[in-house]
Amino acid sequence: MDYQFKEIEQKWQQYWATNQTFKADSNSDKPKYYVLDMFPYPSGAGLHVGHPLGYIASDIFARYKRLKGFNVLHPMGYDSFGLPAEQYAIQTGQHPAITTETNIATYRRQLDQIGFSFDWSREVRTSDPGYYKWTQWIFMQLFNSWYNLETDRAEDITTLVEKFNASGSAEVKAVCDEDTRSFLPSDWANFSDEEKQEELLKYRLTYLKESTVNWCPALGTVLANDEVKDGFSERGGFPVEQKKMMQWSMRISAYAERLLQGLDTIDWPEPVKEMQRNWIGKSVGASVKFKIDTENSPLPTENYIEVFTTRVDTIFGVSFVVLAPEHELVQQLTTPAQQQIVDDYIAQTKKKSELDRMADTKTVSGAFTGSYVLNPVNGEKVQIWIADYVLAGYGTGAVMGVPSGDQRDWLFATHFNLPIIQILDAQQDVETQADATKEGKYINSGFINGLNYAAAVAFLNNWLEEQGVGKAKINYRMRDAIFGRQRYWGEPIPVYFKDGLPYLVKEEELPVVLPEIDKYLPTESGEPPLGRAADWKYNGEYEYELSTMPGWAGSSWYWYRYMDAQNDSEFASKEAVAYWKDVDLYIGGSEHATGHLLYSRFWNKFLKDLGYVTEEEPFKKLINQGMIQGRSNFVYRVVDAEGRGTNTLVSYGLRKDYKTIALHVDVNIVENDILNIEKFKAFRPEFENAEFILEGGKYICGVEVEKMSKSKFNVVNPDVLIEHYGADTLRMYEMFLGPLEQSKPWNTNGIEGVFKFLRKFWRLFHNEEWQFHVNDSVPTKAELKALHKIIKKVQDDIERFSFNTSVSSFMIAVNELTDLKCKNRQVLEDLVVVLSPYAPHICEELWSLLGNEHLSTTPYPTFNPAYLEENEFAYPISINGKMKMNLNLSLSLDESQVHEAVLADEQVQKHLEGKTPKKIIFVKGKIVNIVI
RNA sequence: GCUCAGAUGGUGGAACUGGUAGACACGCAGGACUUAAAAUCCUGUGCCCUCAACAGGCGUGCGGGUUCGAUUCCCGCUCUGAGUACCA
Repeated sequence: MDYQFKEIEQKWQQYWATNQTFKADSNSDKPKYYVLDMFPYPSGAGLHVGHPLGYIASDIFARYKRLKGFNVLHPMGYDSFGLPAEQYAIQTGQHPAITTETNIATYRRQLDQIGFSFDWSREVRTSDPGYYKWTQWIFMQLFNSWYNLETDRAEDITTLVEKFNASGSAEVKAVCDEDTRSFLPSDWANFSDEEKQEELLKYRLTYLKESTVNWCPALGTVLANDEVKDGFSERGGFPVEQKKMMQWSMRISAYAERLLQGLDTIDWPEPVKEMQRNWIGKSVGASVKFKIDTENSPLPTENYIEVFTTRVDTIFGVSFVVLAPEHELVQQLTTPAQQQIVDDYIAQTKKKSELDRMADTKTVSGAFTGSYVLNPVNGEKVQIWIADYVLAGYGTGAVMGVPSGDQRDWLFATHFNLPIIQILDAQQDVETQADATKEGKYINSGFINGLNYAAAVAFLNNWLEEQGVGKAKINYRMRDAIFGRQRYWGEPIPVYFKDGLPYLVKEEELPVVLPEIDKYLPTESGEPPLGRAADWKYNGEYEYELSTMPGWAGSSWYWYRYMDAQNDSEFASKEAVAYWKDVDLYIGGSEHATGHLLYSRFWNKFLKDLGYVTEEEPFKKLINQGMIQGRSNFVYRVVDAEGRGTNTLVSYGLRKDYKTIALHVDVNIVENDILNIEKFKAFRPEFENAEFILEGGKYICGVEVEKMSKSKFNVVNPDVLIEHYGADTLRMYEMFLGPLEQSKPWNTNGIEGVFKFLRKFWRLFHNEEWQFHVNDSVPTKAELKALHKIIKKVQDDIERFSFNTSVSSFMIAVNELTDLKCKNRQVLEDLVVVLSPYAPHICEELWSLLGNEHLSTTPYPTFNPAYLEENEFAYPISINGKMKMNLNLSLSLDESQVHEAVLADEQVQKHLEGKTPKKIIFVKGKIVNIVI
């Protein structure tokens, strides 16, 4: 029988499902291997051909690892809380749970027909109460923890209370809010319960605090920094503004250094690591206190402005100090004479949106407050300004201005006519631009004159600390992550409020199940949707928290749930976690570099600190599959003199002769850029009677690479391709398209080649009459060579994630064996095993025709290099790297024999013209070049 | 601006540690089979000169360098893509 992919694929998919072939056992003598895909958000549009790319790669790897004798965990699930289902609910009133359920069914059907080897018994859904119970549980652990800098790990909050009891706040070194109180043990004992809770909240790893947040009015919610791109929301693209709000936050900043250090221990793509490093944004410097000059200041008492600088060595070059317009001391510092100017400036900056402010980095602006500070190193009196180039959110919201060493300070100084002081002898032309060099010796710099950079920094840090006016400091750009969302379709935060303070519900009361509401919109008083829920009170008495968790909550620990997905009493059993440990291979898109992948590392480190998991890093190796872009096709409609579209369409090559407009045409009715005119008429009935100007009898369409989207008619659905060619062809073709990590446009044009290959492969096992036919002869040398070449090649390719090259190698191998008329059972059996990770259905079928059980744990054939030994005699060499010729030599000769034989060779002698070679270059035992 | 990645035929791409550049596939051209088409199979296909073959010249974004030998290593530049952006 000819290759009947439909029957074969159906048969084996059913077989795998009924026999639970890919169910992973958490108890095995085999070494474990955990292959994970980033689980999808089940959107209404279903899968397009770009989505399965990474899943196919990971499936090939998982199947390969099984053949190699590993106990493989390869699960799949859904990140099923999220905005689109909620937006849909707002429009239609359909409960997001129903939308989600429907979408998941579509996803599952589409995934199943591609033939993945997922262990579906471990499926997770983040919106399932049985799952988010544990997301809430982790939230509770975070609430009950603080970060102890002495032990450099998170600890239970009770150890903090012990410290407060024993020695008050003085001995505590923690990552906490800035406004913590100083108190003695006796004070602590006298605090009321409310006061204690209020104080502890400043230390907890998840905390409630008034902070400036990214507020998106259109979505009616706050967003985390990584959910905002260029001043617009990542989802939906709505404008985002800054707003002060009481918000839940996660103290990820406590882990900044560990998140940074950990990057060196994991095998991730360098760009992702680099993005995380930038996001964490470590800068080493010093914080310095500048005393405010009380002589002229409206401030009555002694006060300081604290600045952060990475160039403390330039402190003698300070000629002004700048505060962010939002800085808390601005109003108090402003003298009556400057009040108007300062108010105007603040009003002006407030008007500027975040976007304007980012775009407009050229214009220098600012206002003098009228007050002065004294430079701690030399007592110099310098002006205090405000300017919007200083950001309230970074460092202390204040900087020292050193025009000779910093270009922004230089521009500011020049614009406002402030002094420029050269501080290093190596600085050039500081009157025309700043010179940020660290070379040379200090001048005009008081007690550091004559020192070099390193010495000056060390000396100053020490001096500042002794004087109590500063110290060395490390700053991180990464802010704590905002955790609350004013949305419905997310995990409820397991917290209620008593006397305005948050308390956790009891652990045994989890999950706090999302309540039903009548509409998925904020309440009339502007509260989040949960405010609509009837009796949404803890014990019918205390108000529950109304915001829900962000999208990244459920995805920050899901790989652990797969280890023990059905467990009701723990997020995963200790044994399961101890066995599976971490993810060995994680495949997904790079768009999660600063979101999911950072938050996951944070939660993982936290769970490790508490002893719930064993590894410091969750994902040992990460691969980013490239994005598949759309490849749009166009037809060209001729327009008349008035610019109106006519009823004539002109082929791509001839469109220059006319005035035309390009129209998107559904890529599914175009083959190799040739338009199917009949289908086109059905697609666009208004062109039913159109005239087509053809070239070479065909209508050729134009091409452009764009994002894959419905509106551009360039979405290619895997269902259609599977219907046409089968899943095995789709799987191999997606791999064949190019390197996994590279982004590329989808192009169905080449798929025929892969389909032809699978038919050829099928034919290898059949005779002319399409009857299954193999024999038990002894394999020939040539057959074994072809086989072992592919065994080695595929093994090497998979290990270095070069799946596209193995597809080519399969084609070569099958062509070779076809030419050799190979029907040998041993050879063909091994070939089936080698191909099976790529094309599992056809391989299972042939495997069973060969009389075997089933494939998944068959050992991968052992490569024997003996079969690859070269036996050709002629191979090319060059003389002086230039002229090339073929040399007839036996490769079994050793080097010295080859040497002689070469010189004796007639052709070589002709080229040597009597000269003796200076050098003969050998590569892998072969001569490649003779240098005369 | 900064950081990172990349540039190879008509197209997607291969060449793994410097060793016959263009594997494999698509497309195209020609041929076989067929009444015909589809399917299938065979042949050719980097560019230039040449009727063609032999032979030759040029070729991995551009300009240099190292080397017997460079798509691969080094220096400088151009372009493309991604990320990031007043971070003190």
